[in-house]
Amino acid sequence: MIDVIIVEDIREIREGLQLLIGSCEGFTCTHSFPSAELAVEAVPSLGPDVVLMDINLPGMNGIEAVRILKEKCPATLFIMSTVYEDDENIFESLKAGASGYLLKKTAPSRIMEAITEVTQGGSPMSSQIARKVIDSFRKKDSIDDNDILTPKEKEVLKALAKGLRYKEIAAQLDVSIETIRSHARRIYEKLQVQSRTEALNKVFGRN
Amino acid sequence: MIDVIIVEDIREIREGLQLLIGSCEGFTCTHSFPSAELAVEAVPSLGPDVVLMDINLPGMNGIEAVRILKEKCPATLFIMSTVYEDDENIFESLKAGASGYLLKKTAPSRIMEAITEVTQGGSPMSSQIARKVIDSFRKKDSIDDNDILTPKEKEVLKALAKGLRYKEIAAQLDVSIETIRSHARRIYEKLQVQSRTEALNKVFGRN
DNA sequence: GACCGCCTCACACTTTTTTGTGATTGTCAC
DNA sequence: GTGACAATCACAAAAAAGTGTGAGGCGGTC
Repeated sequence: MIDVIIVEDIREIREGLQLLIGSCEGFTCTHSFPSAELAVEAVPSLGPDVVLMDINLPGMNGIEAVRILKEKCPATLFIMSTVYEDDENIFESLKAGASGYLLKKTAPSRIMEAITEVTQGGSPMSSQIARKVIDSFRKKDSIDDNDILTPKEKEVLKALAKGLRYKEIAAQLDVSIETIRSHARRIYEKLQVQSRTEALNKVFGRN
Repeated sequence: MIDVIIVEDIREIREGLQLLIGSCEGFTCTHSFPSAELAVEAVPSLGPDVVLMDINLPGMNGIEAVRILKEKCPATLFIMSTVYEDDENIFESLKAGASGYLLKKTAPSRIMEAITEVTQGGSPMSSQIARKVIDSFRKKDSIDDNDILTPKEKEVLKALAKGLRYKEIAAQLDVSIETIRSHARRIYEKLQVQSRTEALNKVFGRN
């Protein structure tokens, strides 16, 4: 029996999901909460198998709630349920400890499938969201799709990213150290930053 | 019309796939190769939409082939097709530029689905594989799982990661700039690096 | 109590980075 | 052929980072 808890502020959706899950064989949904605060308070003592968590909640958001709850209940699996499809929310959710990421528009049958999957060691998410995740995985090339930097500047920036010193970069590219200085200066100007680390945070979107 | 190329050393599988894809409406599969070397040679001039790439090939493996081909054909999408389910092969493939990862046991209908998905901006992979990806994701951004640094050092390192200057960090933590220097020094010693960027590459495993 | 690790601070010195202000060459578009 | 811009180099100065050495206080453990 898989015990599911729902955190969702819109009553219709919350009760709809609860009804859906409760009516499926092998699943129970005895509790649901309309806010992150209430969930954070109650969930640890309930120790459910799965929590379906909305992101946009009044007060504390769902991501923060997952961060707190995953800490207290490492065994519980969290699936985000949201309308947001942006990188920021996806990555933050996953970093916070979510194992799945569903969009609100997901069909009920797929939701049940996702709950099953997550308990079997899977990570249910749409193919599109998976792409975002794996793209971030390979963000070495994110320098290349920057269109304000020239090829040479990108080359220098990659070297800067490796932590090389100006003199080392100059040797590698077989130019004067003054040239590297110039490139670095232009790069910083274009990116509107004033240090190597800031520039890297900017292009790698890491922050 | 989606043009697919197959790289697979086992003739039965290769021809089977070619037949399967060729028989589906909206897809063509005019070329296939039994080795990575042949594919690396020929694919750039063919510029297919999708390449279905085996990993275990005689000679050069499929991951290396993807690394080379993705460089030359950024628009082409690569889907790995393999029996390997280990983290190493998955991560290396994705880092090399693959957009999807299928197991050999995948049903033919799912393979066609995957090819469609990948051209629509998705990343077809099993739920289990997605989990492995997001699990590794979580380890990334956490300086916290580093057990050789003290809490204060981690705090300083996080500030260093933001690109803050020593004086700014000192102000933020309300200590002397000399203290920040000391912390930075200890951090570099422990991580065995000699610059901020190197330290960040080390903890974020970016290299 | 002695020892040790963590956090704190200080001074001095070297190296590197960042910034300011140039200048030359070559290429490409208009 | 002029203007815009990329790439190259130069000199100089200010700011910041990195390194060596030392030291005091504080909370734990043995």
